[in-house]
Amino acid sequence: MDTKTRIIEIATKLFQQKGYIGVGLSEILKACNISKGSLYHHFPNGKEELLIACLESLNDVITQDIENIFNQYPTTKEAINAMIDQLIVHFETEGTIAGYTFSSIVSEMASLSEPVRHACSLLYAKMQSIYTNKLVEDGFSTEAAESLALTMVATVEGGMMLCLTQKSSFPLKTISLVVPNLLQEFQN
Amino acid sequence: MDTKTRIIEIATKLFQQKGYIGVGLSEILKACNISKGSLYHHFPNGKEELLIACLESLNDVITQDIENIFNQYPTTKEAINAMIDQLIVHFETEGTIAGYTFSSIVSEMASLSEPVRHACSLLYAKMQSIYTNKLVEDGFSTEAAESLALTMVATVEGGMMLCLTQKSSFPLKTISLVVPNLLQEFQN
DNA sequence: GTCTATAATACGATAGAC
DNA sequence: GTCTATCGTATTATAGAC
Repeated sequence: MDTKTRIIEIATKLFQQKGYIGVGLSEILKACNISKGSLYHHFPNGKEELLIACLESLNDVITQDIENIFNQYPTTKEAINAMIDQLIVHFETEGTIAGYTFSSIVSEMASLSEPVRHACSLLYAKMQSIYTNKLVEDGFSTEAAESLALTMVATVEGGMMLCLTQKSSFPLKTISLVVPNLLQEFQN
Repeated sequence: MDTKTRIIEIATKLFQQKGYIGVGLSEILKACNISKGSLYHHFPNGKEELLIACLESLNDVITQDIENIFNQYPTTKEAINAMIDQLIVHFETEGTIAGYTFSSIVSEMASLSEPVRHACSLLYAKMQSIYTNKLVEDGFSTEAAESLALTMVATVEGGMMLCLTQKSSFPLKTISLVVPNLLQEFQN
């Protein structure tokens, strides 16, 4: 694997775990086992350019990963439960939820850097669109599907926050039981 | 107002806006118009002690504020809509959602500082308990009330994140329309 | 209780050798 | 393409005068 790709992969994980300001360049260099000069060769505009590259790479990963799950299950209800289950397993084995959440980056950077805010916005939109498409397949109206998809993205994101805070997967487990009821209500 | 209280009030706002690592001591000193010596007199253990004091103070503010709203409306459905409306107004006038969200602090600090994680956990628990009590008043079973309250806290928190990312209050507006349906379903 | 001065360190970024 | 050395400037924290 080439250096640039390796930097992006490692930095993505670090940014998700500790946020943008929380990760120093030195930490990234150490984790990648490269020097400062090498990093600035691949990312001339430094740390912010690297972050945006990470968010764009994350967009591809999330798209593939979530779409894989959503293709395996016939209904949105089953698919989202499978997705939450995967988040729970990841949280219980790794202790963190790197992979789908980047809320710390949003909170820190949304008001500071417009390019970063935009990249985050695309990520949320991507997840939401996968949910929406599946819900339309399920027979929901486009309008209902979009509202529900947005709400589910918000609920899962907030649920991960609660898991992190409580050091427990209980919040996401509860949410995976409650969310199907939300879909049920709309279907009636 | 005494200095210590003023430091806590100003620092709380800054921490909520930019996160813990995002706010330097110097920025806090400038905003409070005090010197470094004064701050370390009131908080001998420095920045982290100040953050925890802020989170504890926030606990009181949120409790009062949310309970006020919840006492004004007969049902949880109306109360939570009023609460979300208040968040939307705040977001549209101030551009940020300082007051109820501290997700950046959670993301940054949950794995780094156990005292901070615990203080954040108490805050979420407080909000959840207010929701739960109201839902029980509404006639929900304790178990259903707790699950729904947790889900609503997560959904609102995630919704604020989406508003921040999209620079729009649309996500919370959508959520305030969807959430009542969730309560409806459980009530049946 | 508040101040200034200082310490020690970490930050992101740049220059230039190889 | 990768390296080391260096530059300013941030950071948190401490010591001691008033």
